[in-house]
Amino acid sequence: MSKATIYNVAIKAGVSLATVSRTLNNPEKVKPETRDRVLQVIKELGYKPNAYAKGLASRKSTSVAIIVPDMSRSSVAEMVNGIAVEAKKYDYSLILYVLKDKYADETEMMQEVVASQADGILYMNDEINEEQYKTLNMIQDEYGVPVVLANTVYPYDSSLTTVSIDYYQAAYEVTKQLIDEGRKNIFMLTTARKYMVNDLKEAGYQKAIEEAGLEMNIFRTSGDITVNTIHFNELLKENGHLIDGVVAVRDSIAVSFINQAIEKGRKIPEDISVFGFQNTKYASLSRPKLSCVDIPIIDIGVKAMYLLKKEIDGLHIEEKFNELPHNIILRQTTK
Amino acid sequence: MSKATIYNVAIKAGVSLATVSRTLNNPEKVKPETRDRVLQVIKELGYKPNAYAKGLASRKSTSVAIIVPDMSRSSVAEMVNGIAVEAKKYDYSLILYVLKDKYADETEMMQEVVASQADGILYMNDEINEEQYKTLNMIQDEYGVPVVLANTVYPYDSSLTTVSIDYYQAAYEVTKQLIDEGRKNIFMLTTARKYMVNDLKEAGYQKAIEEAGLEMNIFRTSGDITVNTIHFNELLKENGHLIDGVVAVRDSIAVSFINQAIEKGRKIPEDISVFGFQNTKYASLSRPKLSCVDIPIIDIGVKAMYLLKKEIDGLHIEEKFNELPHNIILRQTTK
DNA sequence: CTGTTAGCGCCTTCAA
DNA sequence: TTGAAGGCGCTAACAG
Repeated sequence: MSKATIYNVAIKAGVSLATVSRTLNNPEKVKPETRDRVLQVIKELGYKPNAYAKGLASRKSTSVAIIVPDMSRSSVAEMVNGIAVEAKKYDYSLILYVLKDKYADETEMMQEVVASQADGILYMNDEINEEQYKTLNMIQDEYGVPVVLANTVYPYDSSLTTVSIDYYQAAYEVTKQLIDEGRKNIFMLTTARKYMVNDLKEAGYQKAIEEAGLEMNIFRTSGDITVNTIHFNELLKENGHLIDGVVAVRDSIAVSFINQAIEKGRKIPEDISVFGFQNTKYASLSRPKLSCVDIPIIDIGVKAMYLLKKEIDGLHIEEKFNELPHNIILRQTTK
Repeated sequence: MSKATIYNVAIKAGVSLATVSRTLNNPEKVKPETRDRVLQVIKELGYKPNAYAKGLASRKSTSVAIIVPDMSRSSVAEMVNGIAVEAKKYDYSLILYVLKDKYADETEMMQEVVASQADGILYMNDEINEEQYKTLNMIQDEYGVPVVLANTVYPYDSSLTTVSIDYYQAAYEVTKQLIDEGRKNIFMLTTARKYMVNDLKEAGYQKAIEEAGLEMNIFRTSGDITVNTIHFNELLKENGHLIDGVVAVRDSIAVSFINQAIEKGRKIPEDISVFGFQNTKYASLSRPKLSCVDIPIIDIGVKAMYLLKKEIDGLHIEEKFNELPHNIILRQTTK
């Protein structure tokens, strides 16, 4: 049962290969009877068009490249789930690129993506910088391959379609909430300054803090649990008596902090109120259960793929910058 | 700067396109000087061979299909990370298929995979059944596309190369450990009976229990936290006073159980010892910290991809069934 | 509505 | 060591 080609089908159905091609791609252009006959033969032979020949001839691949930083982050994984669901609707296949310490030169990787003939690119990388943004822009303009940023924002430019939530506003809201609880020493637990999205959260936090005339406290640590555990221990030793509110840029960071705080005898939320970001399983599995910003990450994936498909089809996209609504989930780490 | 073709390179370098093709695929067959010249032009033009044309002409795609059940499970995501790292070494691209409630007919999806011209298939699906296994076998035999099962085992047949750990033995070991602690009423918390891997864990649990002359208690629930929380509540209400040991098939299930047990006033590990499976972030973030079986999931991904590459290259694989070593991690939920 | 005919960009004998 | 030429399987005008 070696693979049947369009040629085999044509012969067996007594038509030319053009007709076979048509019944597959423009069925309305072929007479119903012949169409049915061809379809019948296709079924008998188990014929599936060779994706490569098709892509070469049509200069379209019905595949999109999806570029992510690291699968193990649950926000990334969930988003990919959403993308996959939507891509399936259009019969698009997904070519996956995982950035994680593998591509010294990201520009080169982009070239690879272009060579892969993907019809479009879904880019998710919260470490995006100017060079990468420019490269993406270049690919879109020069090569005509549409790019959509998913859960990734680059605040200094807005020529690329992006789907995200309003992280600035979300951070502002939760910080405000802590202030309204009467918290005076609110810390933001964040990562090294290279994650754009986290910069946005910091800005939102800052706005709320300044409005209330409080003092800003930005504490940078790692996403790695063993590392941030040590950092939090030190932080709590030095400032343990001061901190009464925390906004963490990720759920897992929030939970890790809570664990250390409790170990140091602090009561959550009596002594310290804590907010996380994302609403992952960590949030519901932690004790006390974590209050957090709920990010519709699957929807972000779905919408990003949806918009990419529109761009691939040459349709006009009304809004370059798409913000999905977020939710504040109050559980047990806040009052 | 539209895409450069091999033809452009040939002209600019003053050679034929055959020579360009050779310097890329069989560099040793071209004189160093011309090779360098060609390479130089390639660089200048930013030329990347069109993957589709290449695939069509060579009947190889340098891409592998990777089939997974659901990205949001952290074991799956981690494994994909491992696969990506290894695939990068061979310059293979990854075509991702997510099964999650999307393919009514999996056989049809396999056809899609074949049509995609993937050189090989990495299959991960712990719900694998006879039909799926047969389809995979057929694809490997009829179409000559190698298949490797990653972290999924099908105990009733062994014609497909598989990479996993010895789940049976691991479950046996942790159950034994609980028995050695003096536990008498050890429950296994597992899922609906469709996950092969979990069947293996049950068997290992059973062996240890029977050896010790104890009573088996298999409790089936869902992986969904809100669902299993309810189940665990009922379980603890009915048997709360009996249970003194637990082996859960996933970390998240273990943590969810622990949370409910503590809420019911049970002390962990004094009253109940608990083991999880996988060693995910959930295990280190939970309080008390979860003891569990550490599964080298990234290595499984790496090795699966490694073996697949060997098969693609037509190399002989000594061992069809590859078991990587696991570890028992003792933390705070066991004595 | 259907068939003929060029390619799509690259690899790979076969000669030179 | 190199070039010429014929496909790989399919799409897309262009005729008919």
